[in-house]
Parts: sequence; structure tokens; C-alpha cells
Amino acid sequence: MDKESGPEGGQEKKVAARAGSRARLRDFSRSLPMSLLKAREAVMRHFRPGLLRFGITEQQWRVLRALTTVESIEVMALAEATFLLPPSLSRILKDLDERGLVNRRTSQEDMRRGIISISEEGRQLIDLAGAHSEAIYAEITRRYGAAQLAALQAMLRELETVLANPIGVDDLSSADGEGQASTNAKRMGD
Amino acid sequence: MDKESGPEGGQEKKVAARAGSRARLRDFSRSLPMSLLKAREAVMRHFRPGLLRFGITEQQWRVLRALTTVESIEVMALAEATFLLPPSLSRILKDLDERGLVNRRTSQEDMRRGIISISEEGRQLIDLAGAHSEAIYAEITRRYGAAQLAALQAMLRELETVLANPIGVDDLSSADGEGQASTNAKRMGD
DNA sequence: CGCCAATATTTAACATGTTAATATAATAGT
DNA sequence: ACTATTATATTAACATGTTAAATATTGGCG
Repeated sequence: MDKESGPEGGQEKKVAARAGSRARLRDFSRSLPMSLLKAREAVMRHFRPGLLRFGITEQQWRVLRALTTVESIEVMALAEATFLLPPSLSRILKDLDERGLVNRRTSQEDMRRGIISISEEGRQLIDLAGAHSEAIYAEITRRYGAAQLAALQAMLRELETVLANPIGVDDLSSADGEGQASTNAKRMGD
Repeated sequence: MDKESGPEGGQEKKVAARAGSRARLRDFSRSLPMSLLKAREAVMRHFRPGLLRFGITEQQWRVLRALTTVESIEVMALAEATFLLPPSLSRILKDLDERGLVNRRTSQEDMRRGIISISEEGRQLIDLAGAHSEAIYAEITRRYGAAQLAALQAMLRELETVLANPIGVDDLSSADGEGQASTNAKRMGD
């Protein structure tokens, strides 16, 4: 599957002549985390400059965008919806609040919970930036193909599902041994 | 793709409560950047704890791992190989150098260029952490399926290729039925 | 030769990612 | 009621992402 015939271009002068661990580390740039990272960066490269011109970052946009879909939402639920960790979201909300783009209040039933809603200014900003983003997203869809895009996202969701359960030592022992594991695992660190 | 007409009217009730705020946010979390981000996090969640026990971060691991594949390499080439931006790599190399995990020297032909190589300590560390990562990667491959994994990576690579060229106003006009991003401000695809 | 554009690397400044620790408030058990 | 536990943010501390600017050095050109 990972064919990659030929070296990375051959401009490297000397490869380590040391024994030990070198040959199998060659294709590390094609690891799954790297593939996902590169693909995402390829996408975001097209969105970021536009958002920057509206004075918001990618994460701030995610928050405001999520807030347009509800009347109000608690911080924890917002963190899950935007896939931001609570510390990050806390900082972002503080900033957006100071800029008047969101409103916060405290739940009366549970004083721990903060309840966030988007302000009118925030909504206007999302309307403006959203037009740009939508056009870019449409062009990405056109280039890649709608069906291909849907298929890709289905596979990504499947990957998430499959990795939902933690990997313990028991899993490793059954996968690393000989037998069935030899059918799939080449070696490639990450 | 993104339907959800505007909630501007505010005629919906609070979706706050517990975890009842999922229905409206679902299409938002289906955007391509979010899908890629979630999938990558699902993978990294399994690797990070192991690396942390060896005292290295994910990016430091990438750098050391890349260095095991060459005898030495220039900073710019290393940045490209690890997919790190030069400022990030600069900080990482400074730290790894102080910890004695890498060695740096300056090219004699071009005094601007720094040349990096892994130290013996660094190599030992990679050997240890690498065994662990390999086992985890093998288990991920087993769960998802080797063929499925290869197909996913091919699709990701295709996405990169398709998005290599910048998206200009010309592309946007032909993408949607009635482009003109400046006039229609309603929904977006993140 | 000397000036200047270009390249390689670093620093700076700000925002976020990540883990741990900290207040505060609600809840379960006894 | 009282305490241990749990849940909800937030803060802290460090590392990285991201863009812009600064440095250093090289190479081109008049």
C-alpha cells in the first residue's frame, strides 16, 4: 500500500550507516497523523486569510458560528460543539465578551454554569465572514467533487468511531504478535 | 450541504439544558476542517500519553524521527519534512539542542544555513518511544483495516493536490450558481 | 567595489493546544 | 447535617501555530 518507490528525492547526501533503526523509519511522512494534518492545513490555508481580514481567528469563528445555531448554550456544551478544550474556550469567550461579540450570564439553577449567546454585532460579523467562507467552501467542493467529499467525511467519521475505545496493553499484545497482525502492519512509527 | 435557515427570528426555545443542544449544531460540526481535526485528534489521543512519558511532545517526536532517516539535514529541509513552520522548528531545535538530543553546526559554504543531526541520546530515545508508537499504530491499522487506511490516505493526498492552487475570485464566480460573495450573506460551510 | 534584492534563520507578539491545578458549586453517602 | 466526591469553569504553565518583523548572509548588478 505505501509504495513510495525511490528515495525522497535523492538530494540527501549520506544516510546513516548505523545499524539499528533506520530503514523502517523512511516513510514516516506518510503516517496517518501527518496525512490528516497536511490535508487540514491545505484546507485552512484557503480560509484563514479571509477570516483574518475580519479580525477573527479560526477558533473564534467556530465559536461564533456555533452560537448562531442556538439561542443560548452552556460553556461545556459549546466546548463540545466547537471541539475546543475548556481552557481555550474560556480564553476565547473572555476575548469575545470584551469585544461585545457575545453575551454571558450565569444559570440560576446551577451557579457554576455559564450561559453564552451571540450578540447582534457578532451575528453581523458572522454574516459578513460567512459569505466569504461559503464561497470558498463551494469552490473546494467543486474541485474535489461532492461525492468524493461525502465519502471522505464518512471515512473520517468511521475512523473516529473505531478509535473511540482506548488502546490498552491487551490490544497491543494481540496485534503485535505474529499471526493475523502480519497481514496489515508494515512498520512505520507514526 | 449546509441548510439550516437563519435562526434570526429567535423563535426557538432555549436548547440549553443538558446535552440537548445537539440537533442544531450537527451540520456545523460536519464541515471539512472539523472532520479532519476530529479525526486527527482521535488518532493523536492514543499517541500523546506515550510520548509524554518519554518527555517529548508530538512535534519534538516528529523532528527526532525525521532526523533518524538522514545523517544530517538543513533547517529548511527539516521544516518541510516535519511540516513545521520555521518559527516553531527554531524553538524546538533550541530546546532539543539544550537537552543534548540533537547537534547543530553551520554550513561552511553558506553561513546562513544550519545543519542538524541527531545525537546518540536522541537516537536511543527514539528507539524506545518508537517501539511503543509502532504497537499503537499497528492496533489502529488492525481496527480500521489496512485497505481502508490506504484508501483514506489516498483521498487525503488527492485533497491536498486539488487544493494546491490558490482560490481566487475567478474560481468563486464559477463555483456557485450566483457567486458574488459580497451580496449574499446567509449560510456558510465553515 | 558597493548597494540592494533575495534567502535562511531567528525573534517577537499574540492566540491556541495541552495538561495540571485551582476555586466554586452541586451531589452522593453516610 | 457533614464530608467526600463530582462537576463546572477558570487559571497557570509550558509548547506550538501563525503572521510579521528583524538578522545575518549571500549573490546579483551597476
